[in-house]
Amino acid sequence: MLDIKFIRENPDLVKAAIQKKFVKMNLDDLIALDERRREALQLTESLRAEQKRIGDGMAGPLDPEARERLLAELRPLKAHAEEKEEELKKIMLEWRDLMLQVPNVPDMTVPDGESDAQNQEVHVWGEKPSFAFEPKDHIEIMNALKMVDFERGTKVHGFRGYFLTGDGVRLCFAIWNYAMDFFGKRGFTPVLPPMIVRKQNLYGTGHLPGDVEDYYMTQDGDALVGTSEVPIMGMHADEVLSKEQFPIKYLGFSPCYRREAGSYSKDVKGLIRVHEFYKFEQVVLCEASHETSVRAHEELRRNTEEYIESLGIPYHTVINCGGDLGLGQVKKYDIELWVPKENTYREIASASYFHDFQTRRFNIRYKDAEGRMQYAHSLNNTAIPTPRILVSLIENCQEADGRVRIPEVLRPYFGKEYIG
RNA sequence: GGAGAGGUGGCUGAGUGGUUGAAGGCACUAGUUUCGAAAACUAGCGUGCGGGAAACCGUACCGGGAGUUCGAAUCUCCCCCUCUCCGCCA
Repeated sequence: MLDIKFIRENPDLVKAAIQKKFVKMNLDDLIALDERRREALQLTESLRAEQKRIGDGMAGPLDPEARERLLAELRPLKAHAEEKEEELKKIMLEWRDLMLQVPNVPDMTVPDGESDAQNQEVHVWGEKPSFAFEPKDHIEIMNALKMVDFERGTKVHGFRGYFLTGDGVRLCFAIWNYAMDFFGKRGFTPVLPPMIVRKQNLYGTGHLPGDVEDYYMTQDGDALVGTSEVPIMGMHADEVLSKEQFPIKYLGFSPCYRREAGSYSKDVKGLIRVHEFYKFEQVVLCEASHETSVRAHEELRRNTEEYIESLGIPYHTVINCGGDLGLGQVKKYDIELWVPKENTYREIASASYFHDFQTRRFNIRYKDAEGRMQYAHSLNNTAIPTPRILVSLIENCQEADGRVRIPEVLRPYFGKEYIG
């Protein structure tokens, strides 16, 4: 949600944002409606003030004649006021609806483009492995090492179902435990949040309205959430935080549920796209300053990059173009890991910041140095998703004999040097 | 699943249908006092919208919506949420 004052004072900026993000909405409609809203508001207010002024004269004991005189004066006024209030109500409904559709303004550094194809590489790390043999994909390797069971996964869950088994599970636990230590050292408080949430939380993060079909819903109308960002942001809804607490840094860990509606032909095999996975997520609340947000954003990005670097997996980072940004996002980096068999990079993390777009919806505030209420700023970045991370890890670390070499930092957590 | 109690400002907590934007307390800010601080005392201290250069003025807001009334934090209805007790259950 943007501030209507900001929209009014910077219509060209917001229009450019709508265009850059390929959002379908006409800002002029909102601006015209807002003008009508303010006119109607002022009119109803002055009518009510007049009504109140006359009504005040009836407070004490009154003879019937004087009472009738005042009522006669009030009647037409009241009718007029009611009519105008009705009008205002209608305008307000439409106004709120439009306000929810206005996207946040992307940063200057965000490149133009309609889809992820136009994202731009900003950082490359690591040496892509060159194999002296024909490399296999993660499905073949993991099947052979009994780390995964897709057939039975499909039998039990259906399309995109999987079981992780044996060393597949042990490897996940090693990655998780290492992540706890790695991010714990960087000042994050671990959080296990509820993943069944009220829908209001999805409005808060900006996932709704818009992505309804991506969510599993319960029979009570609650949602199974696709990222712990949602409940963790909801944690502080309607709270007034003290600025001394900032920055608040949470490391969420949770299962993630995604219907992946409309992606039926994509990534139909393997662990890249599944309905159910686990994810460590970095979530940050900080003071309402652009500079602070930018600094924190770069920090969140580096945290994940450095985690990947410590595993020795080649990756690159892209800056997402306007069309690939979410409604509330100001700027976003995707961190993509090298997948040898596919000869391409695949996304494993997404770092974005929002300014006060989310906190305005969640009503997360603090008092600044001048004692004024401010909406905090919010950011998040994936720390590490499993099992998707296994795709790159397994394929990059495969050996000619079919074994998988465990990255050194994981060995204390995994207990072995090789799988197989 | 059954029964009950509640939702008021940054927090806590009063509130007979008519100067109630809302007592009191805490917190916060300024002043007095002090070498300084604490304490004490005095004063100030909500948010949105509109107008104004500003002081300030108008108006709305007591979970949300609808209603009764000249007038609603206060009465009625619906919804949402929280808590307590009973039941069931890992």
